[in-house]
Amino acid sequence: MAGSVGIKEVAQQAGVSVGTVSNVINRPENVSEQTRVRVLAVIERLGYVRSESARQLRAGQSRIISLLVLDMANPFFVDVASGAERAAREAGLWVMLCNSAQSPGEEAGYLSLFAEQRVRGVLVTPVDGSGRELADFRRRGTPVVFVDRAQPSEEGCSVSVDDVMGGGLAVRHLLEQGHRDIAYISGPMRLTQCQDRYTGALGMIERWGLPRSRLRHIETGGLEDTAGRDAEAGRDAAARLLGMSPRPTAVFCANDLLALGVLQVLYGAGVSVPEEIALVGYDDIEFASAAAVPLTSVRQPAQRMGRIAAELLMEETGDAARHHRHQQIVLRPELVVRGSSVSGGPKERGM
Amino acid sequence: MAGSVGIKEVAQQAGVSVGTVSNVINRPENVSEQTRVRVLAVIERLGYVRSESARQLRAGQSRIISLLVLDMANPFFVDVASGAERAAREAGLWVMLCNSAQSPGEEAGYLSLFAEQRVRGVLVTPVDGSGRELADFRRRGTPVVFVDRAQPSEEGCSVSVDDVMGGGLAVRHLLEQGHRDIAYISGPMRLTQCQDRYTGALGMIERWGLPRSRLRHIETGGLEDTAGRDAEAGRDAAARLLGMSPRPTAVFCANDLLALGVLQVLYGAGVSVPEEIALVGYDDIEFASAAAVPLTSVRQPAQRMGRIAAELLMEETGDAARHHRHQQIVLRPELVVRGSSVSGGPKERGM
DNA sequence: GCACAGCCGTGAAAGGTTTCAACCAGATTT
DNA sequence: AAATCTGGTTGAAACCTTTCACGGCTGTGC
Repeated sequence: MAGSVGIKEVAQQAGVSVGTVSNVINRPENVSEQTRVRVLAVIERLGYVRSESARQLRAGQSRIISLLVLDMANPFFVDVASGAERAAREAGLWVMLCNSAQSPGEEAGYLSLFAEQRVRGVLVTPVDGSGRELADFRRRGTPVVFVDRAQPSEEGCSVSVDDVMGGGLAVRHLLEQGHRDIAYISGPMRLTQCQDRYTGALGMIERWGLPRSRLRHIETGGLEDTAGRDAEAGRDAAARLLGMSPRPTAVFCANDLLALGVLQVLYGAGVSVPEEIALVGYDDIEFASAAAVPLTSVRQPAQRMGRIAAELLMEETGDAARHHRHQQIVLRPELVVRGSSVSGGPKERGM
Repeated sequence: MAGSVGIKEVAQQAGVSVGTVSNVINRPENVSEQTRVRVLAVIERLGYVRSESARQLRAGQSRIISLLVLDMANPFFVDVASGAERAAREAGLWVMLCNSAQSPGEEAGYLSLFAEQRVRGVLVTPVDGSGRELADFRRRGTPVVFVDRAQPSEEGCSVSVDDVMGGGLAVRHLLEQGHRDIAYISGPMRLTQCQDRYTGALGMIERWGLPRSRLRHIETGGLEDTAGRDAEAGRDAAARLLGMSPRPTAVFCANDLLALGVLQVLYGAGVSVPEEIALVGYDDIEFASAAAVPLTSVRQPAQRMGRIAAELLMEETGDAARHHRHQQIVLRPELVVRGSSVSGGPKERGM
């Protein structure tokens, strides 16, 4: 293709063998100064760039780890990605970032791309089961680490944040503020995150000796293209919320994007927050604190999660892989209280 | 590595030649039903996955196009990416998304990774000159399309939004509201975007017959790690803004993240927006309309830009490449007026 | 003067896929 | 009966790099 120059041509022009050129590139210390300089000059002159595919073919694996997230439009995942990327770069690996947009189809497509690429390892926030493909990776010896999702023991590593606890934190806070009629707004319940946060919320309701009916659930459109449009889904949900009677006095959203959407609609409808409706989000993305009413939110250590995930993955691929033991790391979320849930609440700014 | 099965083993087990297996995969219509079924069964049983690297080595180029953006933490670029990705996927190509984080070093690193990968083409929002590496790509026959950055004619395609016009729109609006002392807050001026928006802003000031001094410039930290922390940079800038005397009555920010940061500080300091200070942002990211005071912003057609860029790139690589003519497409930005710049302003909600 | 070590460099093999000319058997045409 | 065609399959070449056992040479120690 387009007269691309290979190692062979470099060797020829420099008057050495291909092996030597390879040594110049990969083990310069094994080549005499003189030869090295000459070869490097030819490389420069010809604009030679080594072919990663040939290299990889020989090596059997690539220097890329892939990261497949649920929703790139959500700053939370961007943070996760940046954490993972930093860790990978420190180890000389590259990160290929992809977005499944919560679609099992996209997810499957990307996973098979990764398989064909023979990536070094896979970091993934699985959409749902998708166990099939992932098991195939493991069978082939490619480690898979779950991010933001606990992994059933034995199978592999995972880093997640305790979503049940997070749901509990949010609802406990609302209960403490005196609310007894709470709505939970989330994406589709097939997502473990949505499920677990609900479980935690419900658990807290029961711990307070209240009937389950005190927590009402609004699930946003089950459509495939929900992802990335979370704020819009939040607006829809808010419309449904306003139509409820009696109207809940507090809302807990499964992520900040939803919460911001809700906030927008409430703001537009003249419903005051937190006086008439208190609002709690999840993720504590940077925008949460800049919202119309600064948003109370459950903070997740996103970057840290990404970093740890990458580190676990690299540990599993590295030389020390032999005595690697799978770990399921569960981090603790933290409630950040702001104005959206407490009247005249703290002016505290996040971050 | 890990006993990975190749086409050879499949061929052997199915009792056919490797050529036939390849045909089963790539030209199934040329293989008899019977053979095909048998081969597919073996593939399934062995868990064979074809090696992209070997494939690519043979083909000379990959099925991946790369997209290198300035700042993944900015939703604007996430939109650009999603537009590009959609277009690429429709054409059967994959997008490798990377983040230069406005660092020339990172940019160079990624570009050489792309070169080694022999990507099909490069979409890039260049940090600064970086002409060297990009010229090398072209020399090797790999098309390079600039995104969100006009390209000097002849060299290649580009899609951008008229930043000079955008800067003008923002400032004209503020002038029309009666403001005569405006601050422009931006990232480092080596970024063309920041530069051009400033030019447009200044041009408008002059068109109104006002002295240039009516536009004061605050440039945020020249530090390398500015990227991704734009909202924070906005907070810093706002602090400096509050220290100015006389204090400007209006602020135009080079992106919404900066504007949101500014807004946060103003809000915290009890400065009312837009009464005491009017605020205009740039990009019209989704969060702009959900801010404490809905943000007036210059909207850029981000997704469309991404899509067009990918389409231009594919046109340049495709079969029709022979009669391809480089194009510099310049889209028009659009001002979206919200409450942050007009007292009792429109309640309009974005999107 | 010989044995040996160390340094540089070589040449060939291996890695998995795609492509393409050639081939084969059987069917159809002349 | 010979020639032509056709659908199906084959075998080998080419893609580019890395690795590794080995060879030639120089210098050192005995």
